[in-house]
Amino acid sequence: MTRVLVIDDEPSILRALRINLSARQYEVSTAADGTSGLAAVARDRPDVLILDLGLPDMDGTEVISGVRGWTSIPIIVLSVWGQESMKVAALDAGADDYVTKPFGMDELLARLRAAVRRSAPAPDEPVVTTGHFTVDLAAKRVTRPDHGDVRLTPTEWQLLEILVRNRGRLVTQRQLLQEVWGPAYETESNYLRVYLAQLRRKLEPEPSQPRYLLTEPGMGYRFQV
Amino acid sequence: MTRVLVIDDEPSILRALRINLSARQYEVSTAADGTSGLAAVARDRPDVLILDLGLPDMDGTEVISGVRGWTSIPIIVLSVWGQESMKVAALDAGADDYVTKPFGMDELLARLRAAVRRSAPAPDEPVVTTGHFTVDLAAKRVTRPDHGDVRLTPTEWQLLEILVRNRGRLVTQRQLLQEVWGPAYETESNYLRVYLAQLRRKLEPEPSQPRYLLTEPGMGYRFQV
DNA sequence: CTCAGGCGTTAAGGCCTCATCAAGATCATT
DNA sequence: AATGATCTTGATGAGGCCTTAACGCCTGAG
Repeated sequence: MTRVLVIDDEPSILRALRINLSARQYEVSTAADGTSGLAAVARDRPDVLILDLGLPDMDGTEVISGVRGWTSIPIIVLSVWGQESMKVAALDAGADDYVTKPFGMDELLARLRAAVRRSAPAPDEPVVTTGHFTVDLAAKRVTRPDHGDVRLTPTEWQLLEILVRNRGRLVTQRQLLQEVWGPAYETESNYLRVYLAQLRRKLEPEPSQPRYLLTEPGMGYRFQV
Repeated sequence: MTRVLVIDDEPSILRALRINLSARQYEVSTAADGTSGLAAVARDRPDVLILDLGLPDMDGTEVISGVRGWTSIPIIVLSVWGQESMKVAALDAGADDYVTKPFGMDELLARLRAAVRRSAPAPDEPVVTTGHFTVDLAAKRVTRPDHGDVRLTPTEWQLLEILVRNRGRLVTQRQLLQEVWGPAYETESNYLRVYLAQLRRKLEPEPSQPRYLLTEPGMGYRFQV
């Protein structure tokens, strides 16, 4: 769940944002001035910061600088219309985006999504390790401690990748055939047998008694961790 | 120098942006419709894209999708005031920022700076050394202890740079072709073979048995450290 | 006990991809 | 306009991958 910290001194805005963001599955925390806001950033480590420039105790750019000193989380700035120079100063201080009050909730939400999307390109766990080999999905590489790198053909790799991405889960033959060979090969379960045998020969300590690439008779295959 | 591509059909805006951006040391190129705009992105490889949503030939979100299909350069969108829904659609299609016309040049410049700053990747280790040569990414320079500096052509360097930045990881043929030659050359794997052979001849101790620039048949290439 | 169906294993042939070379086309520089 | 470097394109041979088929094993049903 994405965590959002809102720093604003107007209770009505805090309330509106809390309601709207919570309804969209964001986890919302709030602060009413710059000092407690900076403390909240350090304490809660939110994923996004929404910051009103018109705070009672500090200048908005100071807050931005304070945050930018040690983290690069996205900052979306709010301010009243017409303060062109503040807007520029905020962006140059390190803010990521800017919304003018009064603002439409749709626009704020869209900018929020864009900010989160930009900041979080980190996908899921790209390295899976078993007792006998390691699969690095990002590097497309399989390593065996005893034999060094393992060379896989494209088809072998595609198959392994699907199984590893669904590790622990059963993957049906249909799904494997469709994703590797295409929808026209749904019934060619022969291919699976051939390639699973090859993968086991390259990866399993005892290919005839697989510990990781398991067959679920009549159903499909499962990568066991 | 930062290269900016402006896609807009209003000559007055093109002119204003060209003057203002050039004065700030940006390198400006322009296009007047979506079709030539997409072509210009592929050809010129700008660092930032400024896109007007009201183009004569295509919907703005189509242009964004076309660009986002193969690169993640920052996109700043321009549109007239009040089109809340288009604004949201553009951001969701993958735009990075949004400016409402008429806009102040200071604001646009600030957003431009913010976009460029965000997109600049972490300047990590710019020098990579292997047992037989050294690649200095910042200085764009390759040195061989036995032969001194190695002269690389621009294309050779681009290719090597991508592989070195992804050292250890497999880079697919598609990605290499897209990033060096553009999205229209996705299938010209011939180019890769020719240029990889040239790089090996210049860098590898035994070009016929590469130790660093490895081929992963059917998948792509890998720079091994 | 027999049989059928699913699975594992192996091997051989066709086809695709890769490496290499070379020549034509294009670009940059003078 | 000329020259040299660079990029593009095509051809060729070699090697590896994909496909396909055959056979034996196992399990469960009749």
